Parts: sequence; structure tokens; C-alpha cells
Amino acid sequence: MVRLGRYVPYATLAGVSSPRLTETSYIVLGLIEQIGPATPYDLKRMAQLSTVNFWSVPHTQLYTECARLANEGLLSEHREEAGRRRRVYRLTPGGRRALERWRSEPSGELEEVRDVSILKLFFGGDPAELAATQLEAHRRQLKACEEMHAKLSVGEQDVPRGWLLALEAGIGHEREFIRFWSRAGKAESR
Amino acid sequence: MVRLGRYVPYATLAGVSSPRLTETSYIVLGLIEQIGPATPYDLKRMAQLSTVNFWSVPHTQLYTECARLANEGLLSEHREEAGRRRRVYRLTPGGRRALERWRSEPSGELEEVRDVSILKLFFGGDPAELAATQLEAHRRQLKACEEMHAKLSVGEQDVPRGWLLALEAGIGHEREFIRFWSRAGKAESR
DNA sequence: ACCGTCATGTAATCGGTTACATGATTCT
DNA sequence: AGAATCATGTAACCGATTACATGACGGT
Repeated sequence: MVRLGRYVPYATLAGVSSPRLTETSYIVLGLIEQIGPATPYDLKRMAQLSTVNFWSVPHTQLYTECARLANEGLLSEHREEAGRRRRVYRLTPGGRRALERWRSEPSGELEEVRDVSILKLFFGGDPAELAATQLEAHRRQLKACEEMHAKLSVGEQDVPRGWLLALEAGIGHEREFIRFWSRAGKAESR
Repeated sequence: MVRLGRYVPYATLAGVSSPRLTETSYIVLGLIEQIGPATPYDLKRMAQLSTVNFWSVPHTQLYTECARLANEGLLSEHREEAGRRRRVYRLTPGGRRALERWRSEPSGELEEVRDVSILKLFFGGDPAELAATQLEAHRRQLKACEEMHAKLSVGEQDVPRGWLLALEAGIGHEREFIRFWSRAGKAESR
């Protein structure tokens, strides 16, 4: 079986000092591109709501990541004068270039599945018991995804194509999980 | 869309001081259970070869993890007298209990997909280009999985049931990825 | 006025990742 | 004998996770 390149290291940016951009960085850059100038808190809501929910980022990291990207010159930072003095970030031209470069460069990397329940299965966990719990969870999740998809599809909203596709990917995997656990749960145990 | 519990924290072990067991810990415990007393290097080979390849662990971590588990009393450590003086680890009763508890406790956690290419798609990457590269990679990976599965299935080898199931899960997901990218790659771009 | 929840952070910690290094073996 | 590869670690670093904390605001 082929080794999966899991330890993807730094993205080195031609021409820029030495910014190590992780997926988190691109999520921040990408979200700001989509919604315009934003505070870390805006990003948090956006991420929750929209659909980076297939790749969640804890809110505390949004703060530090914004600061870092600003430090690297990929975002500009501006503090509000008013009471809260929140930091508002926006893309710099360099940030936009970095995002575009990343986005347009297809990668042959494969991700591992890394599902805890499958790990338990691997190490001898009882298929029927694992399946019962997992099936319920995946069915719920599938339902949530489908509802979200329906909501985004109605009318002529201007939902970016990528959002729908990503959601559809999620839906496909949920279905696959359901198929898998259905089979695994009832196969003869010997 | 439902929030996925991604930040699964510590597994607290009733009765034991304060061992924080991660998935890596259970991989180590589980592998040692399967192959008996082993050095970190044995674990590395085992992990590579067998099938924890759907959840890889870098070899350096096997060393530190073994040391930590020994420290927590879940493994016992014994140094060879001979030249290499390698450390050989084996399960203690406590370690075995911890493993069994973990394994038999089904969890409703869901994993996120976290696929970089889908992330690029989400942020506006070109479906056709991404699909081309991903399709090739997934096809190759699928082939490798299937070959491995065939190899493990022939004859009356005593391959643990979990190994086959985990492999089958991987195969299912690879097929799903292929379905997805096939569709995404050729859908009308507007 | 008080309470609960949302908003907005800061900071310590830690597992995971990368870098580096040396001793065995095997092959030519 | 030297080169290449396998075996076996050690250690620094850093992003991600957890813990903690306070201010604003809507409702009762």
C-alpha cells in the first residue's frame, strides 16, 4: 500500500521572505477574500456558518493566524478607533497573490481517513457495536448536510460553486460511511 | 450544519494518575498487543507494512510515545544487554486494560474530511484541473488498496478481521473520491 | 440590577513535525 | 574498502489545543 504524504511541510512562497503558510492560513485568506475586510470574529462566524465546517478552525487560532499573516504582509491590519478597538484585516496584493497561487496549483496529495472508529475496528473493536453508534451519528450528519445543500440551492442565490461542490463531497462521504457501517455491522463475526 | 467535535481532548483513565492518551497511544498499545514485545522500530515496520497506513505515525513519535507510555506504567521497558541495547516494550496489565476500555467504547464522533483539494475547490479552485490530478492519485491509491486486500484474502491466513474491514473502508472512500472528482471535473463550469 | 450568553481576546502547554546524527549491514 | 541504505535515536521548534478572563448587551 502506498505511503501517503501526510507531513506536508511549508509552502514556500517565491519572492517572499519566509512565510510558512498552512491550510489555516489559506482558510483565513480565502474567507477574507470572500467577505471582504473582517475581524477574526467575523471569520469565526463565517467559518461556522458557511461550510468550512468540513475543516474547522478554533476561534483562538483565527486571532493568532491573522496576526501572523499581517506580520508577513499578506494582510493589512487596522484598529478601530471606537470603543472596542477591534482589529480589522484585509487582503494585501501579496496576500491575494499567495492565495491565488495556492488555489490554482492542483496537488496530488491524498489525505488519510483517520477515523477513530475505524481505528478501533482495526484493533479489534466489535463491529456491531461500533456500527450502531456510528450509523446514528452519520445519518444525522448526512441529514444536516442535505438540508444545508437544499437551502443553498433554492432560488437564484449567488452561492459560490465551490461551496456546493464541497458540500456534495461531504454528502458523498457520509453516504459512503453509512454504506460501510451497514455492511460491517451485520457481517458474520467470524 | 452540525459542528463536528474535532478537538477531542484527553482520555481520562479511571484509577490511573493522569495519562493523556491520544490516538497515537492506542496505536502503540494496539500494535504491541498484536505483535508482542517490540522495539519502536518493530512498531514502525509493522505500521508501515500492515495497515495503520490509513493513520500513519512518524517513526520519531513511536520512540517518544513508547517512553511516555512506559512512564505512565502502561508499557514495561527492558533494555537489551547486547550491543545495540535497544529498548523492548511490552504491555503491562494496566496497558492492556486501557486498550480494551478504549476499544470497546464506541464513539459517536465524526471526523472531518479535511482534504486539501476540496478546500481549494471551496475557495474557488478550478474543478477540472483539481479533478485531473486528484483522479489520478486516487486511482493509483485504490489499486494499491485492492491489491493489498487481495493479498490478505488469499489462502487461510490468519489476518485479523479488523484489518480487512479497515482496508475495505479505505477502498470505499477511494471509490467515493473517484466518483466525486469524476462528476466535479466535468460538470458545466457555470 | 442581575444573569446569561455572545464577543473578543491572551497565554501556557503539548503533541506532532522537522532537522540532524551516528552505528550497522549489505552490496559492489 | 567505500557507498548506499537500513536502523535507531535525540532534540528543537511550532502550530494547534486547552484554559482562562473580561467586556458588551439583551432580556427579566
